[in-house]
Amino acid sequence: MRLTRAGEYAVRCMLYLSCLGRDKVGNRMEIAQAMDIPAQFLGKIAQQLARAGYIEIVQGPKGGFRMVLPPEKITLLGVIEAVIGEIYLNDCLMRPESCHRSPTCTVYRVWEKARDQLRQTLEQTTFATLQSEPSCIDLIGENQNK
Amino acid sequence: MRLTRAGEYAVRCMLYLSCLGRDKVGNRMEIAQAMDIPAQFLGKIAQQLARAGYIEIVQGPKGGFRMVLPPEKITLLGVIEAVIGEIYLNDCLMRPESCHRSPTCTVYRVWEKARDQLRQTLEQTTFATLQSEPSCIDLIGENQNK
DNA sequence: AATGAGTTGACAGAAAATATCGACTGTTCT
DNA sequence: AGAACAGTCGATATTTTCTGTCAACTCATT
Repeated sequence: MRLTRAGEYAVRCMLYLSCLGRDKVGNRMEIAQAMDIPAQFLGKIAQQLARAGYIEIVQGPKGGFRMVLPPEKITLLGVIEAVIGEIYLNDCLMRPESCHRSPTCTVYRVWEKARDQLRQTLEQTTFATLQSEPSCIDLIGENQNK
Repeated sequence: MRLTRAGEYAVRCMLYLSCLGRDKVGNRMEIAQAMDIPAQFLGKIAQQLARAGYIEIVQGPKGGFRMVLPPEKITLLGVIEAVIGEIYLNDCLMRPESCHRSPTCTVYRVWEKARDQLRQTLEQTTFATLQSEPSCIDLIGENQNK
């Protein structure tokens, strides 16, 4: 079971922008290189992040992506779900009507709990927290020296 | 993101056996029907459960599957991981060496926490708990009347 | 030894995820 | 104004993973 790679890329991209600072524009190639994301694919992911209101896309020369919200308002959950859709753990939860048993089913409630907890954990982490850690600074530092 | 259907089937199968009682043998077709699992596929899943030591497979006439452990020793996590492999949330955690950043990476630690919590939730639930609920009894009851 | 019930490895089909392409749009600079 | 840059968007190709089935085989019972 995996949160897809796209979700991971989205988080990396946001982390990059977050470390870069709110009003700066990071261009696509630069981000792709620094964060190990296929450049074209990053474009797709950015679209979704933009639609969800997390970033703004700047076209033209000096174009790229810019974070529009303060990092403390952006949660890991939000970013991930913007890209891979709402997290369900299984079909039971995704389409309760598909199983004639739920919601009376015992297992159903456990799935539900597991799912809620997972989402909560991801929701509690904001990019303000992530960004404040030293490794984040390193990240940008390394890249600027190039 | 989903725990595969196979994982869900495995849980349903164990739930059935658990409700049936420890020493009784449930045959494959009967379980498949009652729990909405493709019969052949159930065979595959049973293999994995057997290898992991959760059930015993009885061949020959009156064959089928039997639970070998007391339900309070069987966790949801164990059953699921027996079938779909250890739960990782992403490549980061599955192969730390694939990312040159981890384990200094901030995000890495969040993934780790999310993963641990999810696994913990699933680990805390045993089949003794699941089985004790009324819906479980109903399940078998319904089927016996047929 | 015939029959019932399940196993096993191989494989087919379906679905999802990953990634790329090309034509298009919007900015900036000269 | 128009050339060049940077990104979009829809379509589509590729890969991977999951789901499910088949046929030949094994094992226990009668």
